[in-house]
Amino acid sequence: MSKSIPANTTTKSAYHHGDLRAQLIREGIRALETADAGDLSLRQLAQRVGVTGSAPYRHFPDRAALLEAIAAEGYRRVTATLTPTGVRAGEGARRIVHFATAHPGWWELMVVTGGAIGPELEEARGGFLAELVGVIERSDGGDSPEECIRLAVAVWAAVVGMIRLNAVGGVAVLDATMVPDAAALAESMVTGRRMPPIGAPPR
Amino acid sequence: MSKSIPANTTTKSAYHHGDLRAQLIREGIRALETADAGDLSLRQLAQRVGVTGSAPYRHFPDRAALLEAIAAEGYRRVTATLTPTGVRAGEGARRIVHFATAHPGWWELMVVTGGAIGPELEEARGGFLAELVGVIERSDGGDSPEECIRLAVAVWAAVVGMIRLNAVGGVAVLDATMVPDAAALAESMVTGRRMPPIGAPPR
DNA sequence: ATGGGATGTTAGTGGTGAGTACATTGGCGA
DNA sequence: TCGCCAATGTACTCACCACTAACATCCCAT
Repeated sequence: MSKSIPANTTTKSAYHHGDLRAQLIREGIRALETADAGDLSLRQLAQRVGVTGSAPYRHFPDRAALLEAIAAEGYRRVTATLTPTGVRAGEGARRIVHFATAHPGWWELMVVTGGAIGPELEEARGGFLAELVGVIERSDGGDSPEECIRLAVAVWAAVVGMIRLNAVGGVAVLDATMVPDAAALAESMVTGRRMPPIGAPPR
Repeated sequence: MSKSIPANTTTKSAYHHGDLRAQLIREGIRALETADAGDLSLRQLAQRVGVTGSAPYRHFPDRAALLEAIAAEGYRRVTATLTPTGVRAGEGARRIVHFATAHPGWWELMVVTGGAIGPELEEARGGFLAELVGVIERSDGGDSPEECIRLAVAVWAAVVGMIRLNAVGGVAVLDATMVPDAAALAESMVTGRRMPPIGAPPR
């Protein structure tokens, strides 16, 4: 919702004077379900949407801009899952993990090392971190603001790492139970308790 | 040193009947200092080494194989930094972080999501994890073997995430002091204490 | 010394993609 | 109704790159 994607996604008139921009983003997200961000090309997406390879340049200065828009949209969506006030550290981490595992390619794109980033992505990312800080603050009253920020970044990092390791093939030890553990890890970081043993509390 | 790279790196006779394979790996590592793994091409590397673009195929079946070899070498090197018996959790994490920040591209390549991986990389990666588990075991006697493995993976993940977030641009909060914190975080995970406050113990 | 296998080179194929200049279309305001 | 202008299409240009095939060279073992 909000204004992230200009509403008319599927229906609407058509392509000629339509919402190519939004369509491209949508198609990009879809492509990321099966492909890797590095393999995404404007031409391909354009073709998938039913448009020639040069059309996207009316909406994005270059390939990087499209990728940024997609990443920003991702941050907005994850952030939205954190806004309910009942969400605290463990649950927050769980939701992020859920998003990341549901959309691996998309998530990867969001945390890819990139040099300079545009204002849209910067804002979306900042909003995400801010929301996460809020979650931490709600979780444990006794922390100073700086401490909360620090914890938020640590939780974020832990999630990023878990997801990443899980995606990396060949780590036999890292089975399906490891990823939910990210939530437990996050919780323990905030509450100061040690990571709970393997048969972690169901929720 | 070990036998990871066959010794004769720079000196030795020359290229014709030399150690092209090792040279390519070395040059690849060097290229990763400034470039991204995705941008690495066999042609480029070959040219840098002073050889035509088709020569590498005598040593690597394809591009992926070269990347794997480079990644494996990376794991061997990091592993080597963990072997001294005095190294415990905090220091171990610190050394990994040190390697990762000193060679960002290389490190990225090592933790890139890749489908099937070859035996060399699998072994190197396995060796790394095993060594890390050893470090954990040395750090806190009271843990069961499974618990140690779990902790090792968690530490590994935390480091991966910290490095990654640090590399991602635009996270204003994440300044230089954040990365060393990975070590503190690792330590706290193992010892069960909470992350130390911001002005962390210098070392 | 010599023949063969490993190592490199020359040439070439086929494919992909980013980005651009210019023509074209069609909706919408005057 | 007409003409403007934004949104697409057409048609290129350039630059890369992975990989292959066939030929050349060098070194080592017999």
